[in-house]
Amino acid sequence: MKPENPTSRDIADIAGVSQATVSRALRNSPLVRKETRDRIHEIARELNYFVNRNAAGLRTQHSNTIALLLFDETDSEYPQINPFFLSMLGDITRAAANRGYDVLVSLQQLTDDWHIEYQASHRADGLILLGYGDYRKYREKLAALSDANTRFMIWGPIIRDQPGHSFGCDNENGGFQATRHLLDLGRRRIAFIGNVSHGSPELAARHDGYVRALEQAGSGKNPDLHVKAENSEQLGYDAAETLLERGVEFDAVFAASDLLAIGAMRALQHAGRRVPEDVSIVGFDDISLAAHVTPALTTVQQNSHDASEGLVSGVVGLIEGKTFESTLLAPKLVVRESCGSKTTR
Amino acid sequence: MKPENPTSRDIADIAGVSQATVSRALRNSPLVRKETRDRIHEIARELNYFVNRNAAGLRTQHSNTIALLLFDETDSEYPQINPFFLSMLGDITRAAANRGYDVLVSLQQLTDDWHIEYQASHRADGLILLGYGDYRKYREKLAALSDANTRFMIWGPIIRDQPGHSFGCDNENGGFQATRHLLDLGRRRIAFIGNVSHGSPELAARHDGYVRALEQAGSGKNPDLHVKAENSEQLGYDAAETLLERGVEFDAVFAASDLLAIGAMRALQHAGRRVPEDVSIVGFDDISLAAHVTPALTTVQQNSHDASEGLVSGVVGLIEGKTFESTLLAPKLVVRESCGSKTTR
DNA sequence: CTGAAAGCGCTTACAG
DNA sequence: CTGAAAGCGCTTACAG
Repeated sequence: MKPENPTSRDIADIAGVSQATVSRALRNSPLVRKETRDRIHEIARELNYFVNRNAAGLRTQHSNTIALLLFDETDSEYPQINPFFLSMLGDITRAAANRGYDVLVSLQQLTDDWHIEYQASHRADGLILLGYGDYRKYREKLAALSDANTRFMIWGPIIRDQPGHSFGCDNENGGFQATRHLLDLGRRRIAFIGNVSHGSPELAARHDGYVRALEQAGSGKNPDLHVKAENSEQLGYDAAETLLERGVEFDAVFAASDLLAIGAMRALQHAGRRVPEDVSIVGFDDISLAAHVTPALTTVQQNSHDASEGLVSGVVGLIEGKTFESTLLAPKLVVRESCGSKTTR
Repeated sequence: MKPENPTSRDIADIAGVSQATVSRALRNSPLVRKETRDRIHEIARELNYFVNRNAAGLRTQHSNTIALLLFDETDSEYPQINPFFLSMLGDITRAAANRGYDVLVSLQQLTDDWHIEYQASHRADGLILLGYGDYRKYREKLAALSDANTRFMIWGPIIRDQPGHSFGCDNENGGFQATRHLLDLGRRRIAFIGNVSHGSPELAARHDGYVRALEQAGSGKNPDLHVKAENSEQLGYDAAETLLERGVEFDAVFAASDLLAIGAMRALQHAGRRVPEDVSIVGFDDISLAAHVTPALTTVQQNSHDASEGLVSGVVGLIEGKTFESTLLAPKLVVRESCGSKTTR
């Protein structure tokens, strides 16, 4: 009686209509009489029938799926994914679900061949790229994606000549806000930890904001107060040690990411510097850890919900043939304890 | 010349063979002569051809995809996913990729209709359920999954009569190790924070281990030292306050999860109790936060890599028609600073 | 409003 | 080793 894996034909037989009518009814086509439609839905429910996505996808050439490519630079055997991206996963999945899309997750090594075949193989209608770093190294691969007519959104800064569409937050403004905050608290010798190479445009933009705030305050940038570092807690720790070893005076640190900031904070504390009394620290990202370190980290928040909405509506738009108009998300300074107040010292 | 969306027929035409031969060659069938195979692979690469997964899936009735259902009890608009599950996502994705499976992520509200249609719609060959809580409430839904012949693995304890297959860690042993550690440090009045209802069997098992360790040490459980709490940092905070309000003496806390432990630690610190000098604290899970709170939290680690391997090999086995023999993962005590040492006080 | 028919792009039993 | 053919389960233009 009840077929194990019912098809639309089974329903048609039971309902006494053609298979085509079943297909129309299940898609709520107004072409089908309401009573017929209702009866067919009823039977489908009883049989526990669900449209075979492979068949529908084959016919329509749509998978209603977005592939989320999470890039991961680490070489370790069991690498940790950047916590900010992980927190975006939930929001992206929800944003996609709201638009009728499933999310396929794929971890990619930057060095590997990317799975650009997600779209070519009709597993996904579009891609979202999270956490790919230095754009210069990957320009070619992005160009290949673009050439293959792949619909994709990159989470990151808008870069002239970069293939594809980017969506990101106003890093320059975030860097400005962070530095401005330190200046407002009376800090004058503000160190910067983070890379500013051409290939890390997000961090470079944060640095630009830092410089603008300094200049606005009438002081220029002091190169001795800049330590370069890739993004990890350990490297933040190392960077702060470098700073201490230089023997240069500083009363604040703006780290280009929370991981760097947290690492730097630990190094300073181990060296006997009090945070925030001796040194104020600001990070960037507002990862969940930020609120939990001691002292709680003041940082610049990128709203992962808005970011996810932007990325998903971006790809879905591209899939539907719309053009994407890039905008910048406004970052928000979250004041906690790591900077102290004017009267702290 | 180069077709936009090449099919196996395009390749066949170029290679001068039948479409069937192309299909065989691309699947590396030994039936095809090596030279023919190589030539076909070459042409496929040139055309940027990838097998249409919808077509292949329709034909073979396999999607080579696993759906990961992440349950989320919170009611808030933008709920945070349990960090332990988030950290498993990466491992699960890798484990699946190693076996040729993609991972489809779906967030589920426990109260909603679950997307049991993932398999019925041939979007996934099997499911992994993470973070579904009280099994009594969801027994019916699990039974429906089972009745629909869905292949699925639940991350959680093995429960008599529960439909489906479970894989989890030895929570009783973990609870024992945690309590034993506190006893070894000379703590005698050890509080327990967490639910022990029949519906939270994991936490109940941790509690069982706690009781066993106490009994082995010759003391029984003191009900005044038990505070019930669902799993969240705030509720851990509240639970510790409850404990303080009771005015009962205690020198240690075993919290059934890290979130509870971290919340409790904050409450105790705010109340002026020193951790670990006045009160030792152990948690459970080893979420990434645990190492970063002050003092760093001693906790029981569930190896997310092994957990993910077990879950993925479990579903893949079920998909391939194997039976699943459940085992328990051995938890591991990770000693940090929150318990102090024998000489701490 | 409904049905008969074509066809999406594969895989694989069958025949040679 | 290779090909011709069937068929997986849908969607949709066409005809009525």
